[in-house]
Amino acid sequence: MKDSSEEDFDRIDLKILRALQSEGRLTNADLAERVNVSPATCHRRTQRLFEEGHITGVRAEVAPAAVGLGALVMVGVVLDRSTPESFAAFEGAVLEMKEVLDCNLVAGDFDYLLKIRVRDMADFNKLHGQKLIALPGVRQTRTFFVMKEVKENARLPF
Amino acid sequence: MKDSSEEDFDRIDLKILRALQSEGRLTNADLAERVNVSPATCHRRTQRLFEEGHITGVRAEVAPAAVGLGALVMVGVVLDRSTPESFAAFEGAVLEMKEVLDCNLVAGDFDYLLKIRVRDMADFNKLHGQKLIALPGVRQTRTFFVMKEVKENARLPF
DNA sequence: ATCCTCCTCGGAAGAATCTTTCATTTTCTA
DNA sequence: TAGAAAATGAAAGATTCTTCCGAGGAGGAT
Repeated sequence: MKDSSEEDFDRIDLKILRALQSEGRLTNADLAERVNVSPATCHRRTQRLFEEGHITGVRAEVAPAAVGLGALVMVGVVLDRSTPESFAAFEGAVLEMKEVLDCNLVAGDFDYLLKIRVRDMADFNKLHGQKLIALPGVRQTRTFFVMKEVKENARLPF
Repeated sequence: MKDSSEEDFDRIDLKILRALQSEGRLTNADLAERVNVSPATCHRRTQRLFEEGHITGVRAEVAPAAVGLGALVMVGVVLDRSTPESFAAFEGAVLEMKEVLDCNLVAGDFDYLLKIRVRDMADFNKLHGQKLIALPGVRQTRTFFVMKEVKENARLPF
């Protein structure tokens, strides 16, 4: 099996991953010092983690309220039919909706669970009436307004 | 009102926010070029966005499967009582659970919606039996295994 | 054990970038 | 409109990036 990444990470790789997960803008020099390795080695290791896809990207987290996206809403969706075509059509349409931050196909009372960010409740109401229930194959939706964000996008526990 | 940030962003700030949201490790020089501004100005603007809390952090996204966290599960939680003390106790305990990536207090059929990452179903089963239902005040949980991650942590639409 | 190959390491150094200073220009206020 | 406050770009020393190189070490075959 030459999956190119069937191997595990050693202690150095793990330290780099953990450090960059917390502080993605760390300088290579600082990172090297933290990981106790020369800057050259650190640079090579980090570059490889990116190239092999173990780090899929580095992103700045923008305060939602600062850009007029203060409202968070979770929505459960049930589709009309459970055919592959139906799922594909829904997923394709959801991918185009920039307000939808997460979309997961789940097992349980819903087919999909969505995480949506909008300006406020009025904005969500408009989105719901004009776009959500108009998505392909949607039979029913269940809305959960978020009243308090206790924990948001925590770091991966490894 | 001296909220220190009651003002909106101008076009330059927005460009910086958008660029860093997509590529958090952009060099200041590259960022400046993209935003059509001198490196000095770009540096100052970016620094200010961090200092004023509009960028809350920069984080590398680690592929979950690469670190043994291939399973994603959403869990709805209903508490025994709806008292402030009950909520506080639950939230405090959830904050200590590193497997819980998201935790939101919601309006609807549940009190809380959790997003949890573990190695596999067996791992989740153990977590559920040993820790989830043992959290303070939990009356009932409803589990949604994620079968397909259609969209995960998309960028904020602004 | 010995040799050989492959891989990873750290030092070094030119190129690139960061970060601050300063004079100038622009914006805002009275 | 005049003056104050804030933001801008050029410049430059300090820092960092990124690559090249030879040295060390693990593992395999003889």
